[in-house]
Amino acid sequence: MLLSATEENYLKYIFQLSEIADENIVKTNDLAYKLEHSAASVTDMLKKLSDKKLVAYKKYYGVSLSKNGKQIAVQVLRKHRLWETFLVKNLKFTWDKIHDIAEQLEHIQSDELIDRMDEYLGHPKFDPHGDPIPDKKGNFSMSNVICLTDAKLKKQYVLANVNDESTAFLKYLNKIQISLKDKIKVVYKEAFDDTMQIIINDKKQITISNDAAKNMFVKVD
Amino acid sequence: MLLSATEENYLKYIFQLSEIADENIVKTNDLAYKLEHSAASVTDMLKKLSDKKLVAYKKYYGVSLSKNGKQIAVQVLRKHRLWETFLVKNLKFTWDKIHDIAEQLEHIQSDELIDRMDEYLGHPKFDPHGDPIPDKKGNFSMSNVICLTDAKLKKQYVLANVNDESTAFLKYLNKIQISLKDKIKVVYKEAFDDTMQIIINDKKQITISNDAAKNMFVKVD
DNA sequence: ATAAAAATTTAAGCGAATCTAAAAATTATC
DNA sequence: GATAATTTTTAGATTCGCTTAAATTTTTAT
Ligand SMILES: [Mn+2]
Ligand SMILES: [Mn+2]
Ligand SMILES: [Mn+2]
Ligand SMILES: [Mn+2]
Repeated sequence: MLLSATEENYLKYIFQLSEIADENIVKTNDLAYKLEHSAASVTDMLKKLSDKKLVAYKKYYGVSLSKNGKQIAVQVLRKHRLWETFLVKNLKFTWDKIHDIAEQLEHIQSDELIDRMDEYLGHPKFDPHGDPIPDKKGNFSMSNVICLTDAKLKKQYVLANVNDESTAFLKYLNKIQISLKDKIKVVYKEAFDDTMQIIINDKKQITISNDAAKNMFVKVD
Repeated sequence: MLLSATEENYLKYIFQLSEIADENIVKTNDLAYKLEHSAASVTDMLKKLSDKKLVAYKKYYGVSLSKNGKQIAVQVLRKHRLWETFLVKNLKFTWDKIHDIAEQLEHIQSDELIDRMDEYLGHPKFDPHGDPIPDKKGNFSMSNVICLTDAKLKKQYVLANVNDESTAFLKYLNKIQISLKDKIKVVYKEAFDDTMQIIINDKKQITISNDAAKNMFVKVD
């Protein structure tokens, strides 16, 4: 069954929202917000995806992916992340410029293309933002990262993943010179607004907002 | 102005048909045949492209590209042929499997992507089918090839270009072991049905139909 | 020059993917 | 538990890209 780019995107975002939702149930409005569509449009599409057995949808309650729907969603993520890896590793794009292009490339229909790309890249396990790349079968490692907001004081971590791929956020990280795998130690957290003082690579000390920290995920060094 | 994939395809096919047409005027039915759409659909789209000043369209007469329309068409061809080159050179696809994938990839919207791809490939001048690749400005060399059907007897040529990128035709060439740059000499042409006896690389002699020869373009060795 | 054939356009309509506004169901508040 | 607020669905419309059938224009043949 061939799906439109629109349908693939719905499945992808349902998957992503379901991972942070209670019992994997995604609400209409949350999807609408993510997709930047009206709630009415979302309701329409959920009916359609339900007819195709890609989701389980219950009126006024929420939606979750079927086994088949989840598999498709994961394959779209695989394509997205492999393309992002190619753009950075081979075409020398910076990590803040790749997401929007990958949003287009992830819908190219060709199993052989993505298998050869995976091979060409040497079966990478993580994309340039630290997100895990599912393999051909859809398996991927859930990395044990924690949000920087939950990091212990004075403990050495490394930046493992960013949760916001917008050019604006990544350019900010570029500006303050933080990249994936850089060491991070939290030296102080302001009780009033959760602003943090962090030390990067044992050298530079800077202050970052809670909004920034929320999008940064670290693991112990 | 951002165009849909559909609009880009219309411009591309108008360009390709205009190159073999009287005074670059393309007829509605020829476009319909190429696009595998009804003539009525084509008429609709031509009005739309005319409103956008991408074509000059005169009812019952025909259509031709505006300067702007032609520029866009050539850039789509550039993308198509660069992607095909990447698929063969880097991902090791065979030349009979790439056209359909490039039909999708040619509509990815990102100037930076295609510029970097061009650079990555080393600014290739021809694609895997021997078609010229336009540069960033839209310039490309019109290679001086002739159709194999017009080749002189006993004269040495090399295969420079194929005019049919269908898997069926290219698989046939694979089977009879003819590739781009192979030497070809026509030893005999049957008057009845224009069937040809050709010698490949001074070795193998085979018989090919006029239909096959029509899609093969050669230049003097 | 007329009539037949072919090419092209117009008309009407459909499915996909979106929207806004109104209605209905659920959830929160008093 | 009634009422207000919020969420979600339904209803009705629009745009895009396509279709078939009918009408019109152009071309070809007699
Ligand atoms: Mn991304
Ligand atoms: Mn990513
Ligand atoms: Mn091609
Ligand atoms: Mn080609």
